[in-house]
Amino acid sequence: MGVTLADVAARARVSAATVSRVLSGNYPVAESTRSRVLRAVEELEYVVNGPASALAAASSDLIGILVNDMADPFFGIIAGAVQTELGGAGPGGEKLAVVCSTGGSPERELTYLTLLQRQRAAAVVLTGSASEDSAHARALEAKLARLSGAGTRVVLCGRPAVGGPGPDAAAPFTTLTFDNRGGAEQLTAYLAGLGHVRIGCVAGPAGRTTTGERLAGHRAALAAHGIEDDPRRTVQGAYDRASGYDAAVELLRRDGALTAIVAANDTAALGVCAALRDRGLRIPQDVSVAGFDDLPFSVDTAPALTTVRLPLQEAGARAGRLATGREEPPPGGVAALRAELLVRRSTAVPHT
Amino acid sequence: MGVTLADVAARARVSAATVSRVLSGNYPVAESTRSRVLRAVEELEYVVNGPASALAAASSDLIGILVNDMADPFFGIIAGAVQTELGGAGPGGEKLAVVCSTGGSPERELTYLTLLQRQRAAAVVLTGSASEDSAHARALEAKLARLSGAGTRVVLCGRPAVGGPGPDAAAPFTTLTFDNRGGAEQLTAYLAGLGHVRIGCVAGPAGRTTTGERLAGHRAALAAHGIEDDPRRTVQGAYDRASGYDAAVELLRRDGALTAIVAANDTAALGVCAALRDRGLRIPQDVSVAGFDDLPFSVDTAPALTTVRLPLQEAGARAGRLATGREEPPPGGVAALRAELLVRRSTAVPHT
DNA sequence: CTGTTAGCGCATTCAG
DNA sequence: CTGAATGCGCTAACAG
Repeated sequence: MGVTLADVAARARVSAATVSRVLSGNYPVAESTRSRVLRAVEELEYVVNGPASALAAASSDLIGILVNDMADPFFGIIAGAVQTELGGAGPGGEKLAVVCSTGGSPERELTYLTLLQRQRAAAVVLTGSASEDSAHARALEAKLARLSGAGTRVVLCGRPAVGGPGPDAAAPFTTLTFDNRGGAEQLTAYLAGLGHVRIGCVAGPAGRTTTGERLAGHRAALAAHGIEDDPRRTVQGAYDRASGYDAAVELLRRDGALTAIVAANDTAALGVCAALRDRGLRIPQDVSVAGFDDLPFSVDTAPALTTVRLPLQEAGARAGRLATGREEPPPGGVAALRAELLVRRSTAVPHT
Repeated sequence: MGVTLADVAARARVSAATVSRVLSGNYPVAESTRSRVLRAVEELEYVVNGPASALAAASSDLIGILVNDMADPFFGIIAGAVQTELGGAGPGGEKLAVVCSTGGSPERELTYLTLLQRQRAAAVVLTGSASEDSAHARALEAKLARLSGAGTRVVLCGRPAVGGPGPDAAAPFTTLTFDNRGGAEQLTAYLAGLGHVRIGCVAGPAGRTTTGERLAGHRAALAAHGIEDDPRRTVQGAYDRASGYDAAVELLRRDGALTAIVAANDTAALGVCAALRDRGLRIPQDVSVAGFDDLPFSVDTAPALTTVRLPLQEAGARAGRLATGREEPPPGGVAALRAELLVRRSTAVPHT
């Protein structure tokens, strides 16, 4: 079928081993033969057979990236940043990013991990929130341990560290966490400081760590300001516009006197804003609205959205370097990335 | 190192070939031995060695997706749709999507294609606009021909068909095109029909097919309405917010009496809107603004953006089925996907 | 239906 | 510095 190493070797009048050495570049070869080989490669348009070399070398140059939803900018930005770091990799040449959308399903997560294990991926990066189901957490940890044992680098990006061996031992997998809790706390504290008391909350999907963390931050701020945490002021949704819309409608139905709503993320906040507008409520005069993540569009809504910025790009880039071994894991294996409150025009003091 | 086929065979007291047959499922095997093998696989936690099987079978289950920018929702939506179709693939099991961001660079496009060729990818899907440079076009076509010759399916999604053999012969590669020209024409015709004459245009990046097509549609509509195509009313930019902002500023500097601006895409339109607002101009009372693509956020800007909807999701899904051979190529190899004008609130009759 | 026999194309030993 | 030999783990004929 295709041109093989042997063909190149024949044309360059050397052995296949020499061609292999020239191509991998990790072994001394005389300059004269080297250029001869390279010329033969050019002339024959030889392209290495990836599977064959992966088989012989027992390692591939594939890097798996697991995301919830590729079409969601949150993940697009992270995955894009990871991938950008793979290209310029120094030794070992170009890595290829295999992006897998799990749709938030723990089963699919495991399935993809197996697929990547099958490919002998050089590394896997798991992004975004994890399932809180402990059975799945255990299965996931076991799978990751197996991958890790087989030489695959494992990086968790934007999700909590997974089952450490003990309180002060290093985490088993390199982890980059977002300060979801702290960010949510800052945000709600800011609203409370403005004088808001009747604050509605559109929480993220149930059973996910990110949802739990953001909710915990929200509640902590409420408590710190002596505001009762009325469960009717919180409704669960997904990270999309429609969920935000529906949730806002429901929240308003339960308490028409709400003066602020914090959404699970910016996308959901868009839906909240739309619901408010449809009911003739002005933002922020009648109701303040805040998002989370600081996705690119959030500065362009009208009014511009108050939100919590997460360093998505930075996290992805760092995960990429970690995955290629170009950066040392942080001490303890876990690094926390800061969240920053961004006050814009969608929040204001409550009307009286 | 890892558990191999032979280990499973030994445990199940059958030959390696039988295990292989059970696992691929494309060959009759007695139910009793079959279950015995499956149990051994379970007990040993055996995972196929992808590279080895790809080498032996001379084909892999990797599918390459080339995009300009993974973080751009335009591509995220397409890539996500492609990938969704890969999961549920019937025969041949799960395919893995390898997503590659070219950043719009023709060189990187070629590089990634080589990387995918090296992996013996089952298919490659090239999305979005192509370079208009003829040298690159030739190089690309040659590369695609080589891939195709080696058994890799090639699908072009959202870009024009590449170098056909002749006027009425079938296109060499399956192609799904967007009607950029028709969409742009509808849009500008709509504005002209409203009475706009001084229409500014923020064009996309130079040297790309999509830019050329949309510009051609715009000009055709201008001509049809007897409006002079003043080159000073067009400025080139990129598909991002900052470009839209800068372009709008420049457009206004050249002609402060503009009554409408059509942007290269929705993201750029966001920037145009911001620039207008910063100068105290109201949308659409003072200046009408329109985007292109109908990205998810465009319904949530204020005012909601008039734009041209492209069937991104549908295109990606179809490309995915084409890539897995689950759908027959359209007659002639090329299918054109319709563009639909979406009139919302950001456009109105010009002020007098 | 199942076992046996050969490679797939390359990266490594190990000699020279 | 280079060549010859070996095997990575699996699939695909070919027999039985």
